[in-house]
Amino acid sequence: MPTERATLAEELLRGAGLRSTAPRRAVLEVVLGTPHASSGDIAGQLARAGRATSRQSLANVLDDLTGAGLLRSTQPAGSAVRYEARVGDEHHHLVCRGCGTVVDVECAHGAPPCLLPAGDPGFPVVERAEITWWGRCAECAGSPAR
Amino acid sequence: MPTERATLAEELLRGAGLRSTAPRRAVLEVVLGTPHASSGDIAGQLARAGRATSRQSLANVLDDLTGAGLLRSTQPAGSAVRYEARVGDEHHHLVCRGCGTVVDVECAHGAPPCLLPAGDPGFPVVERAEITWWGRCAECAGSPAR
DNA sequence: CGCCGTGTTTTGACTCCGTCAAGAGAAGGT
DNA sequence: ACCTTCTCTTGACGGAGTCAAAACACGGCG
Repeated sequence: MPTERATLAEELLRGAGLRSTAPRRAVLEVVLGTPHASSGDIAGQLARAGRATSRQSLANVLDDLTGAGLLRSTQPAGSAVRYEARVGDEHHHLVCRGCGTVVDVECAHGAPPCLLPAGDPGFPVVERAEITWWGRCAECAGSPAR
Repeated sequence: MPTERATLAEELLRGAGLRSTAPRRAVLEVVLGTPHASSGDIAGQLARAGRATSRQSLANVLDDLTGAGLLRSTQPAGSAVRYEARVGDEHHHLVCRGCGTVVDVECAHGAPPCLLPAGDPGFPVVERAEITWWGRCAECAGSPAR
């Protein structure tokens, strides 16, 4: 299965017009396998797999992949930026206040901005709505607040 | 007007059961006058007014005021935490991608979570929905992206 | 086949924001 | 007036992101 993901990563990169380099493939494979990973999570996985990269490279790669539309980023309040490879739709996120786990939530509308502000927004351009729900996952439903 | 805001701050603090101290009044006055200010913004204003406080004190005060329900915090992706004194409703925010300006958007529903995830959320508890719209303010409607 | 230019990665230093820990100081009750 | 408790300050630290510049690798061209 690493092979499957490896060739998938390769194809995705070429399809986006990016050079298929080792760090890019490695990062993309990690995000494909671990949605909502932070840059720290990714660095950890890469290091454990013997494919460590510098912080700066990781940042470059994540920027490149995001810019090319292969990744999407999201940043729940209080958290580092998280990356996911699910880019084909306008889904949203539900975050656990206890452990920080993020799960995807289908968007009821589909097309951005997917929801319009009530009343006059005050800005001439409104491109996108981002909805974050906060709650508690099954494991954290017992008390301790964050 | 500083006087008005000063006595208002005093009343708010006492009403919330907090001691009315100089740093708390000062911070509250700044946030009353500058909604969506970051801790850095607040520190700057305090310093310019000759009422500088340490970073730690500022953090303490902001935590206390937020915990007492006098302030609400929000953190648009890529920004520092921002504070506002509008705590009576469940409004949302519209953020300019160019300059970071934040404006309030009325909530069409009113009561939290104000919007429910479509389909099975996956968590047993969903307390709150937070909606952030991204766009461009009048001044930034000309090109440069962020 | 080998050179060269562009795109990619690495290194190292730095900033910003937030937090931990512990001591100094002020407020209010008895 | 004293003492307990809350509040504020100081100083050190860590995580996450960024800037700048040097090293490297790929791929086209001569």
